[in-house]
Amino acid sequence: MVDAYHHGDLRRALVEAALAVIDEDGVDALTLRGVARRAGVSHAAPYHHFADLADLRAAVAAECFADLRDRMVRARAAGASPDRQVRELGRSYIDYAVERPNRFRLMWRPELRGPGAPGEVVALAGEESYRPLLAAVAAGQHTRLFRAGEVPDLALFAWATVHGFATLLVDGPLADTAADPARLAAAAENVVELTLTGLLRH
Amino acid sequence: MVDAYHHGDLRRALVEAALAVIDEDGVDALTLRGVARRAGVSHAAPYHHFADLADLRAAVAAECFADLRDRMVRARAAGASPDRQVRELGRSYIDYAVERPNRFRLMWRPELRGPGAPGEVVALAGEESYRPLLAAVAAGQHTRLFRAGEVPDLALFAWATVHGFATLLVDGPLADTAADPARLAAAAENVVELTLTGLLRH
DNA sequence: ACGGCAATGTTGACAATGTCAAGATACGTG
DNA sequence: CACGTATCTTGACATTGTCAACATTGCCGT
Repeated sequence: MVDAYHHGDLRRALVEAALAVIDEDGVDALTLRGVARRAGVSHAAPYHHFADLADLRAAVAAECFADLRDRMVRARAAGASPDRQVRELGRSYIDYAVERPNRFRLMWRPELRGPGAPGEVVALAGEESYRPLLAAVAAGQHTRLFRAGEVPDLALFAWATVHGFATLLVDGPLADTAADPARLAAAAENVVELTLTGLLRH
Repeated sequence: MVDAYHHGDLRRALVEAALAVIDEDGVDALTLRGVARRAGVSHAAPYHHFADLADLRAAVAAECFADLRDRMVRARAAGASPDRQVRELGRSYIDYAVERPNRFRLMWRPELRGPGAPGEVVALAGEESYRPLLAAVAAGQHTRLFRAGEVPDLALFAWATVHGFATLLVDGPLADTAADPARLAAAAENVVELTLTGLLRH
């Protein structure tokens, strides 16, 4: 597994090298030649596994979305009632963004969602990450715990709030909040609770 | 003013060329040499006005934030009561993102907020865009229209929601929603109203 | 077993870019 | 009017994405 390059699964090795580069130095540091170098192959070898740089990025993003989806599924499972599920989902989403800011950034790069085929894979992976939230909101509405209205509308509101907060933590002016675990927890709590206020029936 | 290059204000011409490139082809299409070409100067001329590509990006972003701030100020002025102000602010923010998606993307690029000096300019410009929302929330709380709590917490919640929604419209899976004015208006309305639910006293 | 094909890697080349160093030019200030 | 400084140009270099041509190698059917 250590030297799976020359013959083993180069594609896998390249994706993993890419993840390492992204985690260490950010999305913009990701380079086809650099990844090839890390994997110990020639600079053009990646072209046998990825159409171009954008394609590699998309593959990595799909990987990340799969990870996020797993977390979302587990988060929902960890919540007894729909409102707790939403809380868990929100917290987990924020945790992911703060833990892996560079991956989170990559996942929302606009290039990923252009017309190209790889973009569609990413879009699908993204949808799957969204499903648990949709389910939790639907359940909450079924119990008459959440307000009436279209499920997608309510879920979108919740997603937008948490996503926006995560974005501000990662890319925006809340970077120092994100760096302080105590403040981060407090701010996240605040946002999640206010979000629930929007969902709950009063 | 048409050919203010060779002598006039090259810096200005470069920023404007950069805005044009970004609007037309996206942030990643922005290139120092390309901008120089557009402005009709040699490829190294920009270095007398910007330290490097990141610096040019930061200058453009600062310009965009100034524009956003103006819109936010006007939006707040257009709202009679605090809740209407929040509505106007939210709508305007979303409008800006949808109208000028590429500028909006640039403004939240993480590179802008690194340690460098230009980043600080951007951060300051961003804060000014935030001020009207803070003021509206404070006013709403003063009138006892909005719920009790820390003003920054409430404002952050509102910002996060609207910002997240805008991000999903621009970079995420809501791109087709953004393309249809009717659906966009409905979705924006939904998000803004739910946000207000989180702010209002019940 | 074996000959050949398709997948996988490698080398070499090209254009574009960011960036720097040296030289040219022009503008304002003494 | 001379001079220094800000501004611009030219030339060069390393890095990168990408393609084409060539090498290798494992697998397939015969």
